[in-house]
Amino acid sequence: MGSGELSPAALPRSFFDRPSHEVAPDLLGRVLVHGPVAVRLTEVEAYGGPGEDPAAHTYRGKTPRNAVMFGPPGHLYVYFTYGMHFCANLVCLPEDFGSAVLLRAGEVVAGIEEARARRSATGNGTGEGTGKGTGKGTGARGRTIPDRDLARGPARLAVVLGLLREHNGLDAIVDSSRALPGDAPFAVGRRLTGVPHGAAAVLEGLPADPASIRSGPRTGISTAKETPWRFWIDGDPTVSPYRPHVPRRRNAAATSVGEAPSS
DNA sequence: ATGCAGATAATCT
DNA sequence: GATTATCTGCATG
Repeated sequence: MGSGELSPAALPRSFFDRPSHEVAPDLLGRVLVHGPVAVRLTEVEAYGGPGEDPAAHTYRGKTPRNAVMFGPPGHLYVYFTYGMHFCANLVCLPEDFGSAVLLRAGEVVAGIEEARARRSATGNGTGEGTGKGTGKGTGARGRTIPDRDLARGPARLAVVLGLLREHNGLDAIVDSSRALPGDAPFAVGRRLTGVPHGAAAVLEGLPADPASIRSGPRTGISTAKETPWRFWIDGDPTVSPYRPHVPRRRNAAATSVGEAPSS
């Protein structure tokens, strides 16, 4: 479709040295490259700093897990959650202020075969939910994953880009002029962009038309539900479906304090 | 199309 | 011990 050309220029660190809720909408349409796969961001969520955003991992201060968010801007904050998923963020504001933008969904614009292979593979990150009636773990799932679903959701996006625990803290700011001839170039749109092997970079891409940007409450959180810091490109098929947070009690009888049996 | 339940482990109380 | 910035398959309309 879009035969338009994606700009291969890398975004400077200063782009991220702003409040996350300002960076977030500007990130729509940009392209995150890591290895052979590139994703054009279509949905993101901003998370604020200590004391100001109850839904943020940094709300209660610095811990080993969220330490990267207190580092310099432009780095990846990758965390593990629900015992099986990784989610990726881009750190905002200067050192010592913990905030970031969660990358919720995007369109795979390069390395689609590798992306599909990663999503189809079992045994890593996102695979089979309930091992119930699913076929053997031989790898392929029954049906082919539609293109638009490859990176539709934060955990899926992380799988597609190959972002794991070891990439937490990886600098996503790359000096394009530094790319060496030996560094594998990536085809993004119709142009080539050099990103050193093993590095990640955020490219200019085609910034979303401001008129097409929508915003609303963030997904899957139990606090600060009103803060409209989820941003997406209206009408884009790769935007994930909104899912409100649902508290789950593992066992009604297990809690020490019994719930009132009212309806 | 929408909704529910289960999976699974790091992190924090 | 509870919660979690989620995803998937199966059930139902």
